Amino acid sequence: MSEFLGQMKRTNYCTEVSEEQIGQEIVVMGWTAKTRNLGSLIFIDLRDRTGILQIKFDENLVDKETFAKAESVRNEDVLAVRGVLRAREGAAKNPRMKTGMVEVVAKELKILADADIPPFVVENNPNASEALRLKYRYLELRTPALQEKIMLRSKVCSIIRNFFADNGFLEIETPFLGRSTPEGARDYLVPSRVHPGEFYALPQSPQLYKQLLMVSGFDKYYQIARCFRDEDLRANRQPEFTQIDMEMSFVDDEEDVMNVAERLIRKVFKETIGVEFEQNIRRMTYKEAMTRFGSDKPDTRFGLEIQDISDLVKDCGFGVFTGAIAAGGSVRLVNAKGFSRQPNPILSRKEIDALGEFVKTYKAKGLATITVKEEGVQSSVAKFLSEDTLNAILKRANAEVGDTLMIVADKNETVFASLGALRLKLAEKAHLIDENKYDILWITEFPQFEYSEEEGRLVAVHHPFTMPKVEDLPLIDTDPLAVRAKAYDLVINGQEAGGGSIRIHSKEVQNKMFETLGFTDEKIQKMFGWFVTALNYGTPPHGGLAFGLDRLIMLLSKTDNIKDVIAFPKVQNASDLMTEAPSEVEDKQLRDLSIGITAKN
RNA sequence: GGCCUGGUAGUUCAGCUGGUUAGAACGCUAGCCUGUCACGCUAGAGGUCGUGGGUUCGAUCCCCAUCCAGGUCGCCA
Repeated sequence: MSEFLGQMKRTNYCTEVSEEQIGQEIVVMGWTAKTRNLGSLIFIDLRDRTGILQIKFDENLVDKETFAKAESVRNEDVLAVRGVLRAREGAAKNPRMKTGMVEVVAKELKILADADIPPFVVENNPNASEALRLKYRYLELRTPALQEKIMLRSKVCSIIRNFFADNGFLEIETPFLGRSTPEGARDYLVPSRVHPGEFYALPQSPQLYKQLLMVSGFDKYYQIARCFRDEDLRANRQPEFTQIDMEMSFVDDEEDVMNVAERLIRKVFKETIGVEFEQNIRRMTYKEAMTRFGSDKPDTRFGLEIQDISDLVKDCGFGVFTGAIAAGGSVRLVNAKGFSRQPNPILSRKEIDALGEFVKTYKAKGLATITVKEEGVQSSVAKFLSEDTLNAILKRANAEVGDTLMIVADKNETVFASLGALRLKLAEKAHLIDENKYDILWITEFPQFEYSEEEGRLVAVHHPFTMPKVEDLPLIDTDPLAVRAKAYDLVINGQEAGGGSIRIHSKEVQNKMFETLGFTDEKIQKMFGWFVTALNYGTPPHGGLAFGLDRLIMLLSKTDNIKDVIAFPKVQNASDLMTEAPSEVEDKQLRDLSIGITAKN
């Protein structure tokens, strides 16, 4: 039965007890983490969000009724305890606990709420599947490991707000209920009751609104903004997520925005986990990142760089290689240095063969390997190559005994995707990544356009309002794929932590962009006429950036799972296992919205 | 939408290419215990083997379908 607090007031958090309080009476409240009943002596570990404090009930020091009540306490019961803080003596000390030198000798106990037996024991790394933990998320959130991450997130938000306020940025909210934009990710739609058959869309990002705020003259804006994308989930992707969104006016040099972003990130890392980044975070062009690491978000904490051998094999006579090159692609390799060193190779033959299947998931047709052994090379492709060619490849790759060269020949996109993924896989297998290291860099000079096979036209890599490099403007007509954008991504440990761009403020350039993307005036009007109209009324040069808050917290707390940093996350099929959302709704609600359900898949 | 992995006590798992009573640990219940902190000791309860169908004398085990969960490719301007 639940008891009421009455006159009891909490005096201390469980772990926030000081030496000076020893001998004094205190009142603590929290959840029962563990009970240990020794007969006429009962220990209860009491937990709140600061940690655990041991409570002692001694049969000789407390009245019978209270002792009996203490005997009835079960895990996760909510308790209020009044007692005297005592120093522990001798062997009773527990140096493994933050509060292991003290304990509370209880005088009074109230069981504020008794708890049902939890479906899993509430402790760090609960022995339960993720599905079960998410169904009872409120219990998992009681674990110190998760509480730490959620509290870290709160701290980061507070640092961000202070930083922006100190730097003259205004926090301005933008709508959740907006207009659907058919480009980009799928929208979450919200039906309108007042306008039957019409829908709002939840924002994929506040992008257009924040640009309008620049048109309005707010000059420096930020927002910690929730964004929604109706796409499939990943270990680091949720359907709703949070961006640290900022935009500033009267800048047209990328460095001006990057500088602000850098100062913010430096402050966040320093004030939360004490990590200080070098004064000048290095820049790497998109082209260099792709060529060396096969990714626009390279993990540069380890080597295994990609090398181009197209020039060495272009006339080698081996059709797989020459064909790929003739079709405009390339032949590149990663030297898995020492992976086949005998007698204890990092990867067995079988494991190396399995990597062939691995690269196929990235559309590569296969993986050619050359292993250098004492007695010579072992290779599936050596017989197609002349000795000179083979030697040239080994030399290019700086191959030594014990190395395995892993080669992909295909169109560049596929070569980079597969080898980029392969080097991450190899690093993981060989434990090449120092988990305590933070590696941060900017990727710059992204291409403005890319060719979409699906649409059969050029599309914007970033979005159609991204400003191209001024010196590349003449290329728009002659070689659009060579046009570089004033766009930049901040990459930390191979994760895209944030990205942004300078936006187009010139009508002429904007029209040129639309023209190049093949947008007719009609289409422009229909898709974002309201936005283009606004740009015509006096738009200052502006640019901005958005960080992924969830991914930042993941980096700070060293987790690979985005669910660890969100209080109530969703699972792979975008449902919430706790509330069982989404759910069917009552017919009346559907009628109000003029919605009829025609079919279910 | 494709591919891969998993689903057996409250929980995490084991279960021999098919056989008589489906096990372990933790948790839970009861009893004993004054220095535990993964307390200890004794006893006990607890199972539609995800669901539906098939093969078989017989299915937790093999096959098919389906549902659920995880990872991943596509997708994420």
